[in-house]
Amino acid sequence: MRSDKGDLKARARIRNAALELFGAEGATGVSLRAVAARAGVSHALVLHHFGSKEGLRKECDAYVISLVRGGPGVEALEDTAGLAAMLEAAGPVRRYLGRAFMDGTPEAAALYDEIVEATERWLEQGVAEGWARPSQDPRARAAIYVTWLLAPLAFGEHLSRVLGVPDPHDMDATLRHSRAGIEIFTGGVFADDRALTAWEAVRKERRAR
Amino acid sequence: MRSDKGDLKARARIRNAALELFGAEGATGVSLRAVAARAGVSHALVLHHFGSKEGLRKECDAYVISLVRGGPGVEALEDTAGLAAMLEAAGPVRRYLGRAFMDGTPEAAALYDEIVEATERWLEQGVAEGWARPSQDPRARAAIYVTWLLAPLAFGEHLSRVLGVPDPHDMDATLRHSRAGIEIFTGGVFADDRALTAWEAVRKERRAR
DNA sequence: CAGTTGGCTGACCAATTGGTTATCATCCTG
DNA sequence: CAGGATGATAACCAATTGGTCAGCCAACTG
Repeated sequence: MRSDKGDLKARARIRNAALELFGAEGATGVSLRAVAARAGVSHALVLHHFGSKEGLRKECDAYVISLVRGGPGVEALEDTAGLAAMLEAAGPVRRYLGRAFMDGTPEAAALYDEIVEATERWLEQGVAEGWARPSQDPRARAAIYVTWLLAPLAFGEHLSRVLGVPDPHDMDATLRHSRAGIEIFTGGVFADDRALTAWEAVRKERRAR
Repeated sequence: MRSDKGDLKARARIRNAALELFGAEGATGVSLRAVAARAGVSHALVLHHFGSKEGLRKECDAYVISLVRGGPGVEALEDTAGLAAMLEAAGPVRRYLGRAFMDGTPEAAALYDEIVEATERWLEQGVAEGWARPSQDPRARAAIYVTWLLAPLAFGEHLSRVLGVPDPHDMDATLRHSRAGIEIFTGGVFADDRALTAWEAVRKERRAR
């Protein structure tokens, strides 16, 4: 019933409009009428196609997630290639993905878990092969690693402003803060163990209670 | 007797309720009536005190920011509960702060800039004193550092879920991922320069175009 | 050609929203 | 006790929201 190209056009237009608006303002802050207006259709048509606002949101989720998961002929997430591709993908999609993670939809949560899982295996392999350092808590490290890669999605606006780049999703800004991130991932920030020992002290004091 | 917060002035009760709800769902997704209900007052009183929803939001911003800046908050002194109230408020305040950064209010932006600025100077000093590694792009590094520290505010829900801790703002979860973060900040993740050289390759290829 | 189907719409609906106003209940203070 | 301030509310309002419905219209299909 929906394999026709004729209806896919309208559906796609609405979905793209929703993607942009939801990503920019958050789903709760955008009315169906706003989406419809941007897609150049009546708001009733949005309901006609997606049943409800929630239905539209889910379809956006599914679409974006499929983009992240499925590159051209790529199998499931074996490494962070999908994520890396995602970070280079189009602005609206990125923005939407960031929102989805922040708003904590079940689908986004599942994707997050998947990415962390893959990253943990990837880093484990790296440790075995010698190009990654061992960790005292590999799972937590993988989780933090992923979270940090995602961070610019949430705070990209501030990041670009601080770096003096007008567009939060400008490629040059992305490249620049990527470099800084990789620098930290490669050599760290601190030259000694003072932060680590400070953490130990906090934990010890907390345990004492 | 009415409730545990019965002693607090209505104004503070409303502000605290708004803090919790706005932080949890985002300001646009929470109605004034919901705030009023949580504070145990009529929704008209919210308007009476704060003029408008935007006024309430700004007051929340100002309050949270004053807490972050560490200065003696005006209302903080009125809350006789002292430290206990402070710790209890810590969770909601953190959540709210994360939302404020994500939603990009002007006040939050200014605070962000301030923090990055201070961090950059701090790291610069660290480099001079030898406990921080030099960076090729100190400003970008400071921005990324701050952004990464803030990341758990945005993705704390996923982080705690992946670590198997029920409450996203549980102290133990915070402690655990903090440790992983400090580990990275201290020693990095990668044992060689392959990520760095890969980045260089990407930049070069991009420049060629 | 008649008829069915499905994309598409305007008009409508009940519920909810942020905001206003008139009013009431205190509580000081003169 | 009079009489403002101040705190708080119920009733109301216009606008907007997500969702429904009957029906238009173009394209297939018999």
